[in-house]
Amino acid sequence: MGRGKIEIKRIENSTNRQVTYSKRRNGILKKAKEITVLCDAEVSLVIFSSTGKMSEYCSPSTTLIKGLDKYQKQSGKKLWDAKHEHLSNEVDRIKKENDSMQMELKHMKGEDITSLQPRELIPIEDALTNGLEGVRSKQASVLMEYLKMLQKNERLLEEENKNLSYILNQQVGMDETAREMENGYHQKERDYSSQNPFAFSVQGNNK
Amino acid sequence: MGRGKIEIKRIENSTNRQVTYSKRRNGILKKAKEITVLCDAEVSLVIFSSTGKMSEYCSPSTTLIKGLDKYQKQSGKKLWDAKHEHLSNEVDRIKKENDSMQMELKHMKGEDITSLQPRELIPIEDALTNGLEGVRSKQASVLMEYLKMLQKNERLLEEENKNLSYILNQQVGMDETAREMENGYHQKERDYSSQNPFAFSVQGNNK
DNA sequence: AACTATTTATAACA
DNA sequence: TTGTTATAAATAGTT
Repeated sequence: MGRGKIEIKRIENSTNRQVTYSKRRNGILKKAKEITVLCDAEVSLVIFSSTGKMSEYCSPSTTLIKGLDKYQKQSGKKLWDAKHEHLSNEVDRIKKENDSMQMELKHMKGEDITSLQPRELIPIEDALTNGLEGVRSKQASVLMEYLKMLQKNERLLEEENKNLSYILNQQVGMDETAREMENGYHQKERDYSSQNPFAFSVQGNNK
Repeated sequence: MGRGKIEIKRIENSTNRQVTYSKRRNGILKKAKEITVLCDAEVSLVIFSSTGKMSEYCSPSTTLIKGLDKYQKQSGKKLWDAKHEHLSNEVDRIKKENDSMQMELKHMKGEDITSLQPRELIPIEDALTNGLEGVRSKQASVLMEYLKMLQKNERLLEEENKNLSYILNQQVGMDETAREMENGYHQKERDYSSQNPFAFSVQGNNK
């Protein structure tokens, strides 16, 4: 394509070769970009001129690294050394672990169980029963603590009440006593609701 | 270059895109080979189609590895290190995901819940209840199927029984009949236990 | 997979 | 280099 047809063989004239290189390199880079956009392709391209100058192109959707990684997997050729292979294996291993845990979680939540055999349901049911028992016993113990706190609070209140009564008895008229009741006592009133560990239940169980 | 000019943007028609990809890929590969020969250049090229099919070209004087090594030196971008870092990050990311799932699983199994706040127990309890319900409804449906099978089996047995009785009645003596009962009938006996989907329960629930 | 009418790329030239 | 132009190549739409 040009003023004349050329044979595809090394251009001996150095200047000419350099010019042709420059033009054709631009052409290839342009084509690479075009196929990327037109056809949704991924391209990783590195070109070196005979003088050692480098040009590169990599489709925006990916990186040279990802592209080469993919290349590696498909071609089976190893681009990276043992160290990377180790890491790569690690990633694969953990990913598998991840998948199986995800599956287990799904099963625990009752998802994807249609494909399971009856015998596979038993351990899941056991685990769920155990889990539920654990959670409920924890909730029970929280409840117990709350009850103890209430009882303790009650004892403290009774004692304070007694003290107050004693003080009041040492005061003079009944008018004074009444006023004291309306002010001082209320200041020391305990706020049960702020310490109630089951406050959430109002909003938590409404499904 | 064709019957009509096209805009450089994604070709929406899938067939068309595939055809264009194929043509242009060949074009680029050809150009890559040409610049290699004409200009003494080195080219490393990897292309992936949108369907994931890979094509590659690498100038004969070198290998992809050597080319990339050279690229690494010239660009200053560290491919190996970058790759290493990339993988390392991947490992970290997945490990985190793993840990959180592990924790969720533990909580579902009633482990490590002492540190949880009461309000955090609620969604876990809900999930467990849901899961249990799902598993048990699945088990119930398996049971129903088993019952149906038993009933069907029963009907078949009754029918066969009837047929056998009929045949026996056409035979001569009672001695013959008795012998027939001992042999022929037993051969056709159904094996319930082998089809029992709850056979596992003998070993499954023994904790 | 072929076939062309066109568009593109580019070899030679300036 | 960069630009121009005549021509070779590539390829979009079609069969």
